[in-house]
Amino acid sequence: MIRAAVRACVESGDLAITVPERVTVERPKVRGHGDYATNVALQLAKGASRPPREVAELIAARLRDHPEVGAVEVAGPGFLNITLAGDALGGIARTVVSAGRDYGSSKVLAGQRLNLEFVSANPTGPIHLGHTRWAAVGDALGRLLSASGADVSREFYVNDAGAQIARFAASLYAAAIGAPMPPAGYGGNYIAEVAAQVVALHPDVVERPAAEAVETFRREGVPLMLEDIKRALVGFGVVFDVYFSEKELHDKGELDAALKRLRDQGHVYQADGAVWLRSTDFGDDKDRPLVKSNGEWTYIAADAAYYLDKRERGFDKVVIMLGADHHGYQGRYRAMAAAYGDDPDQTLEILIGQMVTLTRDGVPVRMSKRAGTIVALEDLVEAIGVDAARYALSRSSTDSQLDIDIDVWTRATNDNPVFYVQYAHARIASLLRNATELGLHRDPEADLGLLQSQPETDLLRALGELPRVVAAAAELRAPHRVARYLEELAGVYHRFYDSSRVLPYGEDPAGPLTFARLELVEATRVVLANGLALLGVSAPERM
RNA sequence: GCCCCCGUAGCUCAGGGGAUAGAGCACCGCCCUCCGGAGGCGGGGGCGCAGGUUCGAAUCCUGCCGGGGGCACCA
Repeated sequence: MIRAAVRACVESGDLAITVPERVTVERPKVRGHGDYATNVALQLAKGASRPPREVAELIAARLRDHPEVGAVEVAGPGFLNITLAGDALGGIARTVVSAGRDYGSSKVLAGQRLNLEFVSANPTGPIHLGHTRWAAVGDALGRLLSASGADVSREFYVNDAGAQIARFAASLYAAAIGAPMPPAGYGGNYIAEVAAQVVALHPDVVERPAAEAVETFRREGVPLMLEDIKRALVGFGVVFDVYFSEKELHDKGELDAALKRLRDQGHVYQADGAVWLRSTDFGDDKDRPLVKSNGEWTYIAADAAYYLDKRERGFDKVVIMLGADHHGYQGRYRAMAAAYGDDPDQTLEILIGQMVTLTRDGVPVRMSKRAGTIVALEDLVEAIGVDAARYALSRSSTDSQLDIDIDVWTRATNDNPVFYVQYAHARIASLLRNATELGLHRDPEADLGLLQSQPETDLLRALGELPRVVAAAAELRAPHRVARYLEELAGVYHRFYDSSRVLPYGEDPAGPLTFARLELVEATRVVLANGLALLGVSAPERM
C-alpha cells in the first residue's frame, strides 16, 4: 500500500527516486502515532534531494486516497502515522475467524527447499538438555518455516559410525559381563538397561569371544538406543521426516565419492600419512584432515559426504543447528561447502545455540537418575512437563544462555509465562462455553464496526500482527518472537476482558455489541491457539 | 593468544537504525454487582565503559572491562 503510494509519486514525477524493494512499517508503541507508522520518507529524502517532511507530505497525499486509510499524519522529522478507517480495523477479526487455523500463515518463503537438521544426538545415550533446546526450537522453527510457505524437511543425523559408537558398544559389553567400565566409557543406568535388552535378545552373547560380543552389542544396542531417543522426542512432540544414518553414508561409498570430488577439484593433499582438505583456501583457520594417518575417516569427511548428499537431494539450503560447543565447526563446514563450489552464504546456514542449565532452589541440577552426569530431556519433562519445557526453551533467543528455574516453571501464577498465555486461552474457551449455554451463537454478520473502544481497537491491532510476527520469526530463525508476541497479546486480551463485558448481564438481552465482541473473542482464541501450535505447546480449553 | 555468544529495571528477559527503551516477577498503593482474581489499574527504578559511522545508535563498527563456551589425525 505504501509502496504503491510511493510509486504513484514517482510515476507522476513528484519524486525522482526508484521505488524501494520493501518499506518498513511498524506498529507504533505510542498511541498518538496512529495504527501504523513508517519511516519511508526519512529514508527516501536523501535520494530525492528533498527535505523529509516534504517527501512525507507527498506520500501522505497519495495514501489518503486509499479506502482503508482513515487518516495520515506527518510527524516529527518525517514519520508517516497512518490510522485505518474504523471498519477496516474491525475487519481484522473477521479475517482471523474465517482463516481459522491458517491465520498467520503466508507464502513469504514459498519456493525455498530447506533441509533443517537439528538435535542429531549420538545414539550412545539419552538426549541431554542442550539437544532438548534444539528439539524445542528446531521443531518450532520447522513449523514456522512451513507456515511461511517453505518446503522443509526435518532431519536427524544419526552418528552411528565411528569411535564413540565403539566406546558405547564396549560399555554395553562391560556392563553385561560385570567388568569395569572401559576408559572413556559411557556411564549411567541406561547402559545397564540397554545391555540387558541385548542380552535378552541374545542370551549367549556374553559367552562369545569378546570381539564378537562387542559387535553384537553394537549391532543391537545402537538401534535400541536410537529407538529410546525417538520415543523421547515423540513424547516431546517432535517428529522428524528423516533419520539419516552416517553408517549408510559409509556403506554406500558416499565418503569415497565426496573425497574423489574434492580431490578432482584440487582441494586435497597428502601430508604426514593423512589426507587433508585445504580448507584454509576457503577461510578456515587451519586445514582439516579427511582421512587419518591410520586410514580411518574423520568426522568432517562424513560431514562432507552428508552435505553433498543433502544438496543432491535438491535442497537449496542446508540449515544445521548446533550447540555453542560446536561453533568452531562453522569455519570448516563453510570451507567444505565452498570447496564443492557452493556459495556458503547461499546454501549453508549454521545456527548456534547457547547452553542451557536447569536449576532448582537456585542450584544447578547436574545429575540424572538414568543418564548419570548429564541432565536429559526426560528429566526436564519430569520436572516441569512438556508444555512448560517447550515454552521455556523457545521463549528466549538462542543467542543467550538459558537457565530454566524449576520453581518458576512449575508455579501456577503469571510469573510462569506459559500459564499466562494458556490461561488466556482457557478463559476464552470458558467464555465461549458460557455463551453457548446462554443460547448465543456467533454471528458471522456481526457489525464489527461497533468495536471502537480503546481496549477493543488495541486488541484488533494486536490480532492483526500475527502474520508479520510469524514471517519475521521464520526469516530470522527466531521462534521466541512468537512466544513474546503471545505474551503481549494475552496481556492486551486481559485488559479488554477486564474493561469490556462480553455476555449480557442476568436476563438482559444480547445486543449487536454482544455479537461483535463474541467475534473478537473468538478471533483472539484462534490467534492464541495458532501461536501456541507453532511452538508445539497445547492450547487448553480448561486448566 | 585466536574464535563465537552475552552484558538493558533489584531479578529473569524482550527490543529487525527511528519518536517518551518495554514485559513479567519483586516492592508500594488500588480494583471483585454476575463472563475463570491463574486477572486488571497506578507508582518508583535501567542500555558495562570509551570512541566512531549516521539526520537519528540499546541496535552497526573499533578498543577496553566483565561472564559463558570453543580452539584434536575426538565427536
